[in-house]
Amino acid sequence: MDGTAQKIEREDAGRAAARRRQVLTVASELFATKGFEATSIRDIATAAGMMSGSLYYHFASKEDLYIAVQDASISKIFNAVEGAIPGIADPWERLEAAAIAHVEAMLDRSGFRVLVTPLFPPGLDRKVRDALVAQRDRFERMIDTVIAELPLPKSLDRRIFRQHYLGALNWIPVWCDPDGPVAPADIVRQFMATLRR
Amino acid sequence: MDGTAQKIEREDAGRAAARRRQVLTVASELFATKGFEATSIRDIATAAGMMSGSLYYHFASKEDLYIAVQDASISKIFNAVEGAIPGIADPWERLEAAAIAHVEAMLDRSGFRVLVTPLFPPGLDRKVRDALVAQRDRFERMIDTVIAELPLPKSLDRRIFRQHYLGALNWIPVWCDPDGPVAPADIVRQFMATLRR
DNA sequence: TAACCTATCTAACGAGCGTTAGAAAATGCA
DNA sequence: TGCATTTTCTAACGCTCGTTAGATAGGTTA
Repeated sequence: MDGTAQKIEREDAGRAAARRRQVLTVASELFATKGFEATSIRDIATAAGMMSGSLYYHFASKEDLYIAVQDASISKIFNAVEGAIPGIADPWERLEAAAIAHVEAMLDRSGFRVLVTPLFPPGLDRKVRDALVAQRDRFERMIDTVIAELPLPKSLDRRIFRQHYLGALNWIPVWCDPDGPVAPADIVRQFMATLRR
Repeated sequence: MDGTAQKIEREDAGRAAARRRQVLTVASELFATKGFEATSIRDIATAAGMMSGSLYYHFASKEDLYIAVQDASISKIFNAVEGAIPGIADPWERLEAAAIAHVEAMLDRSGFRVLVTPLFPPGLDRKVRDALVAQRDRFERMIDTVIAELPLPKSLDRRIFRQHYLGALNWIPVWCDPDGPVAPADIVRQFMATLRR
């Protein structure tokens, strides 16, 4: 039994792992559009083509599933941004590349959908909540290393600048139709032009 | 009966009206911290010091109550901003005054608490949803009149600039502790300094 | 084929939800 | 005081929720 379990975990390509990813994906879509509480286990199971009881073979609880989605969301953005900045020398262009990757990851509707929800469900286990916060902090620290290189006025608080930057970006999914006339990347470029001068 | 009803409606100071405002206030607090679905009618009633059934004397349904809170939220911000800009000539200073009023209204925790939630519950009645959207549009049009006066580069799309501005502001309640060391007004002033040059 | 693990389904549980009808209490007016 | 109106409470309704135990089908290995 050990051999099989380890094999599946290592390759992450077993039937169970694929099903788990599928559930994660449809759950991300539902959580993103309807919110955590308004999405029922039965909703998710139906969208995944199974009965609600079967979900519990893959996830221990609804909260467990939500945490996995939240975790994957931050990871998706983190990886997109991390992959976008190497090889770029100019600090402002580094930040612009990071911002475009960030926004495109948020608006990407093929496959797993990122949860932007800033409000964690208010009954989350302390330890789990701390883990999510730590993951988000890790992302913000990466952004900070990019912002640190920017030639900004001394009087400007870079923590506030980071929140300004993140606020403008994270608000985009609220108003921007990813299939609309203006490409998300162009929106980001105007943001950067405004922040830059 | 007509006389009494009209009187109450006109003065808006009857016992019923006061109770209605009280329910609205505690509901705004709960909706803001826990979200719509996670807040039960019994939660709200308990916080208002009554039984859950009594709530239905003042509001026809939970959705009805939510709409009233959402409506009052936009009104509170609208009135705060509307009251902050007259008498200021310089366009940038007008926008800064609007932004400070906007943020202070969002962070104000005495009495009614503003709902910033961008996501309307996804089963809202069409007509009601349209009414809320229209009210929000009215606010955005007011902001647009201020933004229109700004001496911005021709290449800059003012609709995108408005969303940049609103995104940065609306994100503040996510990360800013209103009782923290940095005054919200100072945060806004740095935002404006960044947007300005 | 037989035994075993994997994955899913069935069917129900207790709890909490929004909501309601009608009784009861508080209030204002004659 | 007595009456009518306004406001609140009581007690339940039907429904959906997250979750679980046990039966069942499919796949793999011996």
